[in-house]
Amino acid sequence: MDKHALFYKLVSFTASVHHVTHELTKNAKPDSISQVQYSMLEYIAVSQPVTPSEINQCQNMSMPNTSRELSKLKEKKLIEKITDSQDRRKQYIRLSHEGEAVMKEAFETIESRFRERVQHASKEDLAEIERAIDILQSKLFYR
Amino acid sequence: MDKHALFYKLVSFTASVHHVTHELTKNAKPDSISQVQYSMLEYIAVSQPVTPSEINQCQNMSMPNTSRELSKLKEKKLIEKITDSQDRRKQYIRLSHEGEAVMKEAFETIESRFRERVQHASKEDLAEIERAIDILQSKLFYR
DNA sequence: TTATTTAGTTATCAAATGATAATCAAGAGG
DNA sequence: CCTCTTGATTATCATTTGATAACTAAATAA
Repeated sequence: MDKHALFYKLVSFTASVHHVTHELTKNAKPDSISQVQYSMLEYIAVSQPVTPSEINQCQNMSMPNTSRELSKLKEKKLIEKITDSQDRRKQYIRLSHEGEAVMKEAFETIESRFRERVQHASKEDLAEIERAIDILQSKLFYR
Repeated sequence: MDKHALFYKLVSFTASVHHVTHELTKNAKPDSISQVQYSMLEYIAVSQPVTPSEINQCQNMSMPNTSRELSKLKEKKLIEKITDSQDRRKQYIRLSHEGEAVMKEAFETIESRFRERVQHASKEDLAEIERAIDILQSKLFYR
């Protein structure tokens, strides 16, 4: 298979990933937060503490919009901002207890749907899946 | 690795896929069409002819919004609507010549970025990537 | 023929998102 | 001290997106 054919396979694959991600995550977040806010929370959850700059880099959004959405998340008491004691321009963002709870619940919903999806997979299948993810993550979807 | 750990690996993986997809596709579409419109065009491009119902199923959008965005795409002369001769409620959507040209250019941009991304991959790496995609598509990201 | 269902449209609305300019405050370098 | 840069905020705006209700037209079932 040449690179051109592989590229088309990739296009179809990424469409599937997006589609299935949507299936797994739909309605997993509380209605009170928007999609973008949820993505930010997910990023914060796995990378905390993070700075607003890191969030806008990683989530491809502008600083003003990042700042606005973080304010909303803070109003909803889902995150906390801590000013860096060394460089007081910097802020560290963490989930609040409530934020942790919200994300825990969301992840549990998503995980249970994931388990349904792989319920018929054998131990060997799972090992293969894991290996495949490692390969793609390191050789194609590296950041 | 148990399913729980695999799930966390999946979360990180899908985030990478989204991120890299964004890298590959950013600015590939003309400014004159929105993100949603581009997604529709991409789906139409690979699946044509499609009906509006199929689009809204696949793209997770409502019929009214699908209809509205299709109208805009038609105004921009990127698609054509053909009424089914059997069942005149049905419409078949295809790319126009201009639509084909737009998508060809977009795909070329994206493909060239893809090639940059895998430029250091050996023949064996590429074969591994292909195999990994097949595994994930069939065992995890099936629709 | 008369419902009923299906496929799609139109109109309208609120909310989310993205972009820009102007601003502030803290650090860094001269 | 003064300037420049960095990290973040505020304000404002246009556009996109998502949701809903009301509707048309064609097919199907009763």
